[in-house]
This record gives sequence, structure tokens and C-alpha cells, in this order.
Amino acid sequence: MLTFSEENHLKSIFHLSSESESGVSTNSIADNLNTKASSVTEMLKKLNDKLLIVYKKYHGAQLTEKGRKTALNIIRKHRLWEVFLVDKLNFKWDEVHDIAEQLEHIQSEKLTNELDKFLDFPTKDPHGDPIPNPAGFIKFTPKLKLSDLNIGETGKFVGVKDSSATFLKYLDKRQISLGSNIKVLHQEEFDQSLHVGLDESNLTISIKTASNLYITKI
Amino acid sequence: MLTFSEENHLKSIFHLSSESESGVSTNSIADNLNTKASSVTEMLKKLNDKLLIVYKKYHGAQLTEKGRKTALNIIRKHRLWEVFLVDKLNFKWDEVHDIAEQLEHIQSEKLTNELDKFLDFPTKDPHGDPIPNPAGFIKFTPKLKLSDLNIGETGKFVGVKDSSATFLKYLDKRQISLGSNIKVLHQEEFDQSLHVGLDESNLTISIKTASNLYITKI
DNA sequence: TTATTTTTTTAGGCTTGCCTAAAATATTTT
DNA sequence: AAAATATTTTAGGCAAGCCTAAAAAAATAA
Repeated sequence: MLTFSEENHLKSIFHLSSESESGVSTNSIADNLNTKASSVTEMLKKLNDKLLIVYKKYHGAQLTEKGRKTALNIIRKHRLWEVFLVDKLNFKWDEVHDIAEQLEHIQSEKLTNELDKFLDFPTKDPHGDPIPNPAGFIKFTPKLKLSDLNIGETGKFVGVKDSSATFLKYLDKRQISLGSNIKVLHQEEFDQSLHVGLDESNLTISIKTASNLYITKI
Repeated sequence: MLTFSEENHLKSIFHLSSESESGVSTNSIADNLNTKASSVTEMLKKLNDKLLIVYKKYHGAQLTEKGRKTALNIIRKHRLWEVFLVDKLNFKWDEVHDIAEQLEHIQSEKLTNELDKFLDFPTKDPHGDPIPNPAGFIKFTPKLKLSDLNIGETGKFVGVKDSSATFLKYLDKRQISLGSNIKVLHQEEFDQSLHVGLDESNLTISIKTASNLYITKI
């Protein structure tokens, strides 16, 4: 049985691992969890002793297989609860994160699996992120950004890089929603902003926005 | 924002209050929460400072209006989640308590109220206990026990006093379920056990069992 | 490759929530 | 009402998880 703090550190290490090949740095974890490096160091020692990570002083942390499974189970719960909140309780996609951060720590394998069944075994959360299966398998899809497309190409909007409430609400306002097909029509030389076609209408989005939208090429 | 421990103490005081008119004793809270009296004393001081209880040294604790509202909100969440687990996720009534003990601490008013709506505003939890409304109003029904009935009288089984998994599973085995009408046919002089009629069949139940079954007279 | 800067760890401190043992108070018995 | 018992509080300690400041190590720049 892990504490909330231990679980949060594992989750953080998992998320940061995708960005760097080798060990995850102490500072990056501290930033991610809004704590201090010294607190993280303490925790890394503890997780190392519990065989959840491999930690070498001054060289960051890497999840062991056990740690990875544990992290993925937490992420599984987080994402299933997000689906529950949106699909069953009328929450918007920008309102679910903080509540799921609490719910992801509830300990009951049966609960998780019954919830999964109740939701009809969803494969993606409301932000398009994949939901790990009970065995800890997760289906990653290559992360292409809208900003990676060439002029004339079309992408299907399948996920967000930045899932802050601010960004999600902005997408709602622009009526950019998961599943939309977006065609890159033109790029402004001055500020790299993109003119795109979405449904029947055209709109302009900044390069910053475009690089936060995950797409699959069509 | 209260800690889990503060919430648990408030809940405990609320439950124990129904049994004693005046202050709830330190020891009874310690027993209830499986901690020690000295730990409870500390917490009572803290809750007193936060105006959630009135605590006088050596004279136990009583909830303030604020404390009562807070306790009832926790109980509301606990019981709504129990309904969710049984009605939506196929849990048995003896399996839900421990999970609801975790879920009751989730902080989101919107979540609680949306859950309530999703469950179609239930008034009772799976053990027959009333669910407080958002304002902290709770509908108590007089607690008559099956053992209080006279020979020949009939009661409708509406709740359990002891809601331990052991007792609940025992009731399942005897096919005694919420809503059943139970007629007291005869009482054994030797051990006070009761012969009762339930549906089409007759059965014998111990006086201990009978005093754990809440009924309303028919 | 030495000096400077950045990152990480160590040392020591704080709060919360728990504990045991001893002291204080309240309750019950005689 | 005094003595005996039971309950509650105080005192002091411990682990977890956080912090700041100083020391150590690693990375970068000169």
C-alpha cells in the first residue's frame, strides 16, 4: 500500500519518462509536483528501497517494471474516472482533472474493473489519452502535431498536449473538438499562424495552439 | 479544507451523538476510530478551535451547527457512493463500506450533486440508512427493532443496526432482505429466540439477530 | 582543464497524526 | 466522604512529508 505522495511521484516519473530517455531528474519531478528538490530526493530513496524505481544519486530515477505497472494502474484509474465524469455526470472536459487526481488514489481493484465495464471499456479519456488495460498495457499512438503537417494536408484531431482548463476552454470556444478533421490551408510567414479548414468554416490558429493539438494524418 | 482525520473524527462524533444526549466521550471516539484516547484529545482541541465542535476538558465533545453540517455532508457522500456501487457497479451490500470510506473524502460539491442526480436522488443507502440532502437535512425514522415487537405483530425490515459484512452476509444467507415483511410468531422462553414468518416460509432467528434488524410496524 | 554555474544531496527544522507512560480529574464503591 | 477505579489529559517520542540553507557533485563556460 502506497501513500498518496508515493503514488504521485511514480505518476510524475512515468509522465516525465516519455520526454527523456535516461533517468528523470530530481528538479523536473519537483517542478511537476510543486515541491522542492530536497523533498523529491527523500522520496526517490524510498521508492528505490521499495523497488519501484532505480535511483542513483545525482543521476535521476527510472521506473522498474513494478513501478511502471503501479504508475499505469494509477493512470488507468485517473482516466476511467475522467470518462465517468464526462460521460455519466455531465462534466466538461476542462473540469475533470482535479477530481480525477483525487479519485485515482481510491484503492479497490474491483471498483476499477467494474467502473471500466460500466463505461463499456473505453480506450481513450476525454482528452484523447489512451487508457491502460488492467495488465498495465497502454496503446501509444505516434504523437504528430498539427504544426507538423504540410500545407494541404489534413489531420484528425485526436488529443491535446496541453490539457489545462484554459486551453481546453479555448478550444471549446473555437469549436475545435476531438474527432474534427482539420486541413492546413496556409501558413502566415510573419508569425507562423495557420489558416485551417474545420468542418465548413475556416479559422486562424496560432502556431502555439497548433503545436498543442495532436492529430493523425488522413 | 479538512484533513481525512478531521473528517473521520467529525463523522464519528456525529454517529456517537445519536446514542448519548450530552457530550461524546473521548474513549468512545478512540474506540470507534481505532486510535488512542490521547490522539483523540489532540484532535478535539483542534476541532474546537475550528468551531466544528464544543469541547470542554474531561466533558467530551458536541458538534456545533457547522460541525454537524460538515459531518452530514461526509455521510451524504458516503451513502451516495454506496448506492452507486450497488446500483450501478454490481456490488453487494456487504462490499461497499470500505470503498465508501475512501470515496466520502473526495472534495467536489458538483461531483456529489451530479452523482445524486445520476442516481435519481435516492433517499436511502443500501443498508436502509437515510441520505442527507445537500443542505444537511436528514430524515430520521424511529428506530424500532424486530425484537421490540410483540407476538403476532408484523414489521417491515427497513434497516440494519450492525452493518458489518459478517452480519450482512448472514442475512443474505437467510434470505432476509430489505423490504421483507417479518411476522413474529413465537418466542422461545429458553433463549429468547424468535420464530418468524418471512414470505412463505418460517425461520428461527436469535434475539441478537432480531435486535439488529430495524423495522417499521405494519 | 580550471573556473563558474547549475543541479542535487545533506543537514536540520517544522507540522500532522499517531503512540506510550505518567499525571490529573472524574466517577464509583465502600 | 474517603478510597478505589476508570477516564481523560499531558508530556514526550516517532514517522511521514514537507521546507530552507549549506555542502557536494555534475555540467558548462572560459
